[in-house]
Amino acid sequence: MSTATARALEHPRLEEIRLEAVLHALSDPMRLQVVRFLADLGEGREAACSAIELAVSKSTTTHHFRVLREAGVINQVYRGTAKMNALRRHDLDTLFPGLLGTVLDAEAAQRRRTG
Amino acid sequence: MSTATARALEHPRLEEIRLEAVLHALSDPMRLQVVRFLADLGEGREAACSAIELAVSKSTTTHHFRVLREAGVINQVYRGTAKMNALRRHDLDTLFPGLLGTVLDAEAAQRRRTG
DNA sequence: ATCGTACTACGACGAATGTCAAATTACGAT
DNA sequence: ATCGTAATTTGACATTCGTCGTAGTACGAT
Repeated sequence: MSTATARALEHPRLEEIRLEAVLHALSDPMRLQVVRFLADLGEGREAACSAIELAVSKSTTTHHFRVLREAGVINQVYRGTAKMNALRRHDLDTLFPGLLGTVLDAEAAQRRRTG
Repeated sequence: MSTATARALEHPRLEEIRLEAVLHALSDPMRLQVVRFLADLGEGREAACSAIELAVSKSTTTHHFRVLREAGVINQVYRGTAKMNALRRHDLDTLFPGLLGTVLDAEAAQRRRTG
């Protein structure tokens, strides 16, 4: 092949991110768990898909990561054989100030309350 | 019939409200429009279903109101022949501080941006 | 008792969703 | 070239979702 550009991954541009899609992406427990994990990693840090243990099959995990990416919640990039994931925190905060933070706080509150 | 108690309407109690359900309820454009409308009404104020013009049929409208109620986002009560709706703002703020506010702000921001 | 308004209930239907298993691709290391 | 690890793709499946129209119930007013 030509110059080894890693396989392309479609991401919505900043202006293309829709609130409804973000909320929908965050409304699934598995995906919320992924977002929580990435948030706890700290600003700008990334993790491989395999670093996050979800109680579903590999293909389902792949599916959830794609939903998050296509909604604009995470950024995915191939790094060797792994696929690294990071929250698009800055983009989301630009578009919807405070939203991600309050959702994460809400998730934490709920976890505290109901185990 | 006996003492005229208006038909009962099932609402989740405070502790039963789930973040995922709330986010899912808010992730639909029609329902977001309803929430926006109720929020603009002002603290504690209520509106009949018919006061909110949605670009869908009556039965679909009923459906969306039910989703919002069952998620714990709105409170519904029969008043005569009308069914009045109000945001459960206080309950939601107790459970998930700031969430409803940031979602509404996000919705406003998006509307400003994309018409 | 009748009428009109407001909302519901009951299917129905196609589209989307969450899930899985099996086969496949991409890449680094040997 | 071969192997192992990481992740994808495809196709299947049951479920849920958003939508509609039609028929029905509840209630206030006449």
